[in-house]
Amino acid sequence: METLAQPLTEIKVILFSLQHHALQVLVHAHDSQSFVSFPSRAIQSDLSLEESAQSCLKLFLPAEEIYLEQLYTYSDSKTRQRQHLISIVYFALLPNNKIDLASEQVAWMQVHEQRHFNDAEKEMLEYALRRLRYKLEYTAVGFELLPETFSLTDLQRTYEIILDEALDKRNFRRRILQANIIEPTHYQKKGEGRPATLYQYRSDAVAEIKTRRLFP
Amino acid sequence: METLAQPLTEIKVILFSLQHHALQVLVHAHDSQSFVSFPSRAIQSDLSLEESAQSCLKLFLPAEEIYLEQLYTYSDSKTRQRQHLISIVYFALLPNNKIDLASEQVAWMQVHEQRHFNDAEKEMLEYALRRLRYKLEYTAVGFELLPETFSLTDLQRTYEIILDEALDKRNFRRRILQANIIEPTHYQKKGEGRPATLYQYRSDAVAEIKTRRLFP
DNA sequence: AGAATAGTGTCTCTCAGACATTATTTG
DNA sequence: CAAATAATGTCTGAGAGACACTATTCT
Repeated sequence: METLAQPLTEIKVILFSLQHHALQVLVHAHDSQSFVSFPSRAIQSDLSLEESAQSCLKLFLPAEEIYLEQLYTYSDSKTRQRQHLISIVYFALLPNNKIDLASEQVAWMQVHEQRHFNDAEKEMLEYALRRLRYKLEYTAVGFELLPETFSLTDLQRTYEIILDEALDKRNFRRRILQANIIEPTHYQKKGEGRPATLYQYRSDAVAEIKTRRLFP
Repeated sequence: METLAQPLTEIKVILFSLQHHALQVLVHAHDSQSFVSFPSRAIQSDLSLEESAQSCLKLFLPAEEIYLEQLYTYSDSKTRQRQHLISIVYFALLPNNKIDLASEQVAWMQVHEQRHFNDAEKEMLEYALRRLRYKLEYTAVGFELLPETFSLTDLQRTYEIILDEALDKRNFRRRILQANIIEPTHYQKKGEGRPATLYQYRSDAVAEIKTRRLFP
């Protein structure tokens, strides 16, 4: 392949979901190869970057609109062997109840199974995880991994899985309710034990949490 | 101009400095045109993105190594008239004492004078300013705008200019010293009034500040 | 001596974090 | 009624934020 003056530019998406009490990531399997990668697609000139990222996922998922956020732009400049490749990477979250896949080319994989990624993708995944944890701690992004209504216990489990630590039930509830970002619905989740009130994200909520600044 | 399949990809740098008690940004003046833009440069395949950004600044500044951080990647896809352009934007900070320019093509401009930018660049600048304020509040990035040694008053002025609010002297000092990111030197700043102890950034400092998490 | 700037300590009030019991439902 | 899960309140300690005076140097 000839080296062109301009680099090749692709969009890549790292899509997370929660399943089986673990954080999962969507991977693209390559025929007859042992490694996997994140879904990616050449840039489309008639779409915005975010639209390109959405369309990249639509190839594999029935879901309509997916929560997306630009993560970082990587370049593989140093590898002189190949065409210079620039990857604009997005980070995405999929609700629990929309995890069915529309293609055999992709699959869910636990984030801890990193052996199948190459080093560049491992780095991207690490960074995406850091961003996810960070966003989760300081904003209300956790809802994006749950269905429209959810119990406070569901929400707490989500945070516990991603942050990988146990949280105190009373403190968790106090703070998430004080933050005023969710509101109770009139629905209840039934099952074993006492039914739980289902909550929903307040559409008018200001999701950013006031944190402690270094300077007043 | 023909529309190519692949977009054109450039690096753009928004460089800030402090001068005359105001935040300044480096702009590139275009001959016989009334608008200005941020320095930019086509991607170089043999350099990493950050190296490209550094080289983009070296055209105009004698300074060696400049503090840089990737800001965001923008695309102008919707404008069908022109070649599709992708801009990988970096955000940079220059110490006070290195603001001399090596080229007539560029100049410092107060960040509030936004009338000379086009809408896309205005948006980038807004975002860069938000990032700068954010970083300043939660990390120790403020030092990057000052010489290697500085007085606590210098530092406080820096924060006040960028955050655009007055800070309490005692609280500021207490917290910056507790954060353990700077240390006193044996030098003093002389001038009118009592001489000030000069401080320097601790090279081994962990610059990230522990903030108040939404969840424990 | 006066002008200019550097440097310092305390109190209050809010909120993070630790912690155990009662309430409601199902089988 | 036993098992399962939901829901709830209090106390303590740390730190944010408000606030005013003394110290050192220069002219």
